[in-house]
Amino acid sequence: MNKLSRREQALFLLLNEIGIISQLSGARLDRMLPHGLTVAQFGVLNHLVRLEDQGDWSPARLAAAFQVTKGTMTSTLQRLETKGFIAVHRNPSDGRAKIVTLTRAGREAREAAMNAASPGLGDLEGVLSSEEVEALIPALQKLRIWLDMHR
Amino acid sequence: MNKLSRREQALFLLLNEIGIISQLSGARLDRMLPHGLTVAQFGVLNHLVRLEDQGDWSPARLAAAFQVTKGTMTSTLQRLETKGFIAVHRNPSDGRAKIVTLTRAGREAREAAMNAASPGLGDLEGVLSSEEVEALIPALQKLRIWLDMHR
DNA sequence: TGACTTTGGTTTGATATCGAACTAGATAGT
DNA sequence: ACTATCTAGTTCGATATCAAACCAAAGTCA
Repeated sequence: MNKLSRREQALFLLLNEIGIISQLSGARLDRMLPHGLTVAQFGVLNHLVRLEDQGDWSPARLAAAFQVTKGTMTSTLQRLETKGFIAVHRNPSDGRAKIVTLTRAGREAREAAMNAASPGLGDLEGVLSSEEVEALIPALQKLRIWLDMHR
Repeated sequence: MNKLSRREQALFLLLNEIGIISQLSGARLDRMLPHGLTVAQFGVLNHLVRLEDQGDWSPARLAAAFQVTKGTMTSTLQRLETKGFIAVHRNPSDGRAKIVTLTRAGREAREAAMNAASPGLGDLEGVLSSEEVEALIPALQKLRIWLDMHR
């Protein structure tokens, strides 16, 4: 019993490694980030800076981009708003929706966070070559997209 | 400003994909597992079944194996004990330590969970070949081991 | 033997996350 | 125009997770 095929075993192992890496790298980043920012909060700040010009960002659109539930995004946005890093306004053309914008303090916090986070993975060099890193990405993207579509 | 090297960008992207995959696959598995088991709880049950013969498993040893803090493992073990899936005894030869063992119900729950979880990734076939899956693992292991050693 | 350090475990407070239930505004179909 | 459905957002209860503070037992060393 428990006859897992070789493929299933490999898949389990893969997801297990991924889970541990996610956990370790998240905790690591959390420790490095300033202003008590968490990975989730930093992610949103960073996203807004990079994709500001791609139209309005509503909580729902952000939730879809990060692939978390709306409830999770509500919580993260509330914390960012409390910290003064984002502002949330009503959308005049849709009574249900809101629009999330960065504040000046939010931009500065993101900037500081980038600088704090960058050195963290520096000496990974020698363990994992840039080629290896880039080779991993396409397959993981396929996996991520599949998981996203089948949920 | 924010001059991230190509390598750093790739690393960020990689960890981002990994985070999302971990989240999606965890939520997916949570939904499939019986007895209200979570991924963390199932992981412990599964670990104990597979590695029962590798000596006694204490909370601390389990925490190290899963690379979570002792506090996290305390919490997971308490939930498993409440469900009657494990038993926790004192270690007669070390007054600080405890010994975790599976109960009959725990074995059965793990068995049921394996059966419930197996079909979940079936139709991923065609998107990600077995070769691709196996090719990913060594690099991720290197990354995981590095993260583990540098925390 | 006695003091210091290490190790095993628990507790606490904060955050993230999920799914489910809920409200309110927008759309579609008849 | 009306109803049914869909979408945006919030709230709730549960779990996982971390770091930090803490206690107790074991080990070290002088």
